[in-house]
Amino acid sequence: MLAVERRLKVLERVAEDQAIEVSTLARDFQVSEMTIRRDLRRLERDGFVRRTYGGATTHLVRTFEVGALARTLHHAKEKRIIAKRAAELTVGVRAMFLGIGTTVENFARYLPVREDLMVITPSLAVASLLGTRNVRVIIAGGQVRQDELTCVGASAVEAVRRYNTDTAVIGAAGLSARRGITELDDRDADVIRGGLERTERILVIADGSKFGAVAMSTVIPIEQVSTIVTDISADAEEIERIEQAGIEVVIAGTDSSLLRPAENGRARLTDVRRPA
Amino acid sequence: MLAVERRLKVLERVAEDQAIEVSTLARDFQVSEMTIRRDLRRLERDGFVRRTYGGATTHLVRTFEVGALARTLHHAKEKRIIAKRAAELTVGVRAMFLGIGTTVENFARYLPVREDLMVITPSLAVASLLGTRNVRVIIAGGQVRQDELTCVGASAVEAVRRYNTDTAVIGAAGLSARRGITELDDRDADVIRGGLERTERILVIADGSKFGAVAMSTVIPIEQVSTIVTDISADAEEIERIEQAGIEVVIAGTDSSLLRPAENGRARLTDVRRPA
DNA sequence: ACTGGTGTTCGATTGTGTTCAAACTCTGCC
DNA sequence: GGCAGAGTTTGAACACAATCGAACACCAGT
Repeated sequence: MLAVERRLKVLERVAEDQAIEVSTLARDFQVSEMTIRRDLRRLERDGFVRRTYGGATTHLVRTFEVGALARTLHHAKEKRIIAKRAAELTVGVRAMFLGIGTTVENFARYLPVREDLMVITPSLAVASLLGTRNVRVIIAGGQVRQDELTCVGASAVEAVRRYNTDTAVIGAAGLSARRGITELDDRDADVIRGGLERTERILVIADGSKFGAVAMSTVIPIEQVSTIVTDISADAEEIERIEQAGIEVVIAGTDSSLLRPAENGRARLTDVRRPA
Repeated sequence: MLAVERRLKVLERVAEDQAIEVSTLARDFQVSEMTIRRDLRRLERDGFVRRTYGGATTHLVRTFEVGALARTLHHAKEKRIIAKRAAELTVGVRAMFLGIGTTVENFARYLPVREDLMVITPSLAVASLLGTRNVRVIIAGGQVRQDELTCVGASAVEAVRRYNTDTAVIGAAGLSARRGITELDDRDADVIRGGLERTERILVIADGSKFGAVAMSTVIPIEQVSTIVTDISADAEEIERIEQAGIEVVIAGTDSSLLRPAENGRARLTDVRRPA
């Protein structure tokens, strides 16, 4: 069995049983306990399970199909690098608007939890991820778009426009100097645009493949963007053009000296935290 | 059993019995009394229980939700039966309000998908479940409550009150003839009450353990309920009292034709004791 | 040669059971 | 009421067991 495959099945087991022992998993999968520990460590790092002494538990998978998670694990490394770099750029931010898409979901996953942080988002996935942690989350509300599970429609736009935020962190289907930030669905674009209305700083996170791409619905022109975080694979010429427009472009993973070692807030055995 | 798991179950026991002895717990969990003491000490430190000489007490009112761990798996079968039976009672409904909790989530899971169905809910889990299928979902919006991932607060209440629905399907932490439908969190109760404001029919789904239980926040008095769907384990006397208030009680898993016409059909049910 | 995954060893950490003196509750007695 | 004594419960201390993580060695595929 492939390692990736096993990890997914381990996650399935944890989700199924809610709580499971390392020893049981090791026996069932015919591998050493050390391997299971390593699997669980990864799954915890990616926010899927919570490790405990002797095993692991989970809480969030109830809302998500495990199949959908497989998608997130793909290219996890690159996504994590971008997410962590972006997280560094948002230290101290008190109120944040978070957009939609897997890139933003990853950002949410690696966002260091702070009690004084408030997040407004139209994404059910982002809300679920942060809601289970210690972050104050506000979800837009309104119609739920089928495939992406995002809030759209007039009431969603109204909702996100009500809040003043320090920073907005959004993804993008397309990102070009000429066409700006673009999305695939115009209803999503409307909501995101609404969320950007009352923010001080717009941070775009996107892997290199999005550079130069143009999707149908324009969210904002490139000039309104404050900073873009991407990876090394981004097209250099497009970066050049964007930087000439006065936008800061950060390539994650290049300046590793700035990357702080992950503060592994291992779940305390206290297990149950009282709702704040 | 995981240490974490045991601690949660200990808490469950304390909450259930209101007061319990260390010796009893030690016997039931097959560990030494010292271990139980250590567990209780932690739970006390986190504010869940209060230790007494020889045992522990709690002020929490029958918190079924404290240890959702093993329970979800344990009652999975009953919940599915209830969910399916309730789904039968909602054929043809066009607009539906769905409440919160694992029971309602199960209902959503087994709800036959119809294109002409529209659902409004404050639960992120329910919205996620139905949103990925072919149902038109509207989510309430507003603050996201941490542990249960439900929308609460003024804007959530406002949102759910805007919609007119044919049927509302809700769960309950407690369900009694005297105290009506009760929930553990008053903010949840507010939102659910709002969702029931403009509905034609209120359908309550709850497994037998909820009968006779009273949680802190009242959602609605029992008289406003149209129909209750439960399973065979529900306390017969409580069912009797509820039916006398004119509420229809449907026992899922039994042939309903046996129950309706004759009194003796229910008389037989009286013999069924609720599991300790 | 390099990367990523795996198993093993071993010291460190965490959880558990036992012992025993101190603290506590209860009861009978004044 | 107050008090002594029996019986119970408690917590600290220790010993032991289980689990963990770091480090190293090995292997397979590139």
